Amino acid sequence: MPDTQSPTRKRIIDAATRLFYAEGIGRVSVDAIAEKAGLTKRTLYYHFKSKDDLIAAYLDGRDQPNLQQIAGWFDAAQGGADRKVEAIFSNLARVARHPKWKGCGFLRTAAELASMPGHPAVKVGSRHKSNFETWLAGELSGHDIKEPQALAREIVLLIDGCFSIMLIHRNPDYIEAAGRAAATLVRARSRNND
Amino acid sequence: MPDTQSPTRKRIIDAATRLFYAEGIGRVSVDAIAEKAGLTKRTLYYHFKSKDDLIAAYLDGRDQPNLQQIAGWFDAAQGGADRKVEAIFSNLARVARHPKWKGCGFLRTAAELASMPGHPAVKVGSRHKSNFETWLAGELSGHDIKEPQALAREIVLLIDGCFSIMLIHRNPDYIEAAGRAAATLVRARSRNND
DNA sequence: TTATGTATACCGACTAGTGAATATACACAA
DNA sequence: TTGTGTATATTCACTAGTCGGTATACATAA
Repeated sequence: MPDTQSPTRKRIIDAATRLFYAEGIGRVSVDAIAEKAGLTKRTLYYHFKSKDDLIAAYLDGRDQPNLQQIAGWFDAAQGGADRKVEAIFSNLARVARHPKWKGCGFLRTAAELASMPGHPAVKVGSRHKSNFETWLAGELSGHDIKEPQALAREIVLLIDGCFSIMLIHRNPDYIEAAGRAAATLVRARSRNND
Repeated sequence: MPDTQSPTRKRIIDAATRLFYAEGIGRVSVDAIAEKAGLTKRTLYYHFKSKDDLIAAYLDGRDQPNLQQIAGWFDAAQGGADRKVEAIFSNLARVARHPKWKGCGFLRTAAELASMPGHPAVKVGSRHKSNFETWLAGELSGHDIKEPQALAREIVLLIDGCFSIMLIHRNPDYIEAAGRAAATLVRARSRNND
């Protein structure tokens, strides 16, 4: 049984992460990942039992980094909950301008695997999105919001709407619009707005 | 030059539509489409110069049907703008329960083609989404809304957020939540709510 | 000896796209 | 009416390459 902490395994996931995110899981071959990682395909298959497993490992490795990036933006923003939520969107608009930005890897993978709803990678994505929603609800509950869980879900919908529509229009104006909508929803549920 | 109105061409697009939507563009081979259409691959390549062209034709054929389905839901709903908008979401939740439902073909195609932003199919998708946003803004402007275009964009973001997140969680509750959020945004911009 | 890790070489199935031939239909001239 | 030319539409057989995955062998270390 291969060592799940091995540096070789990590090298493979790093290579897979860069290629899968840049090109999409269907357009990247196992050969290409092995070459990028500087080893042979047979070695890759020693550490992962299938490409599907590797896809799930790729997303699993993005769970915490992605979550903590957004948490960092939220924490750093000044002001009330509406301003902190809006900061998520303005930072998103900033990074989305980078030419290498290709949307949300979790959503893109789920879109590619739409015909395989039980795929392990989709489950990893589902867990990640739930983690994020739960984290956001927790943050909002400290800001005098009436129904923090319902609000968190609405904001998540706007964030994922941004990710998707940006891949079609490539126009960051949509992210700004989503940020304003999110702020409106926050204020609609703020206690001091009664 | 092939006839762009030919019934054979239509048969090919019909077959492509069913397969591409069910499996995703990357998982469907040109051979499979030809077989489904009941002709040979060489004939398919007489009518379309490449698979990429066929993908664009598939989405182009979905523009009006998709738009008119949602317009039908909107028109049939009773009540003010908030109720009509909410009707879009409740109908969406209904059809999303069907086992063959696989999200929005435009968004899924854009996700698969994220590494090729100038792909003709992405342009067709962009035009479709703009058409929808424009139609919705027009409808809203007849309902005493302050900034119908800005509101239409916010609702579009919620709709596309539903499409995406549904592929991850497969839980229609998210669509209901989006509907309530949309209704909140509508009321926030209604003149009679000042 | 046994477990872990890596390499070369290969498999059968599938991929998008093409070359060459042919079937069909209609126009026009003898 | 018959023969010929031409554009459209279709088929069979094929190319050159890629796909995920594996059989076999070898090295190193406990």
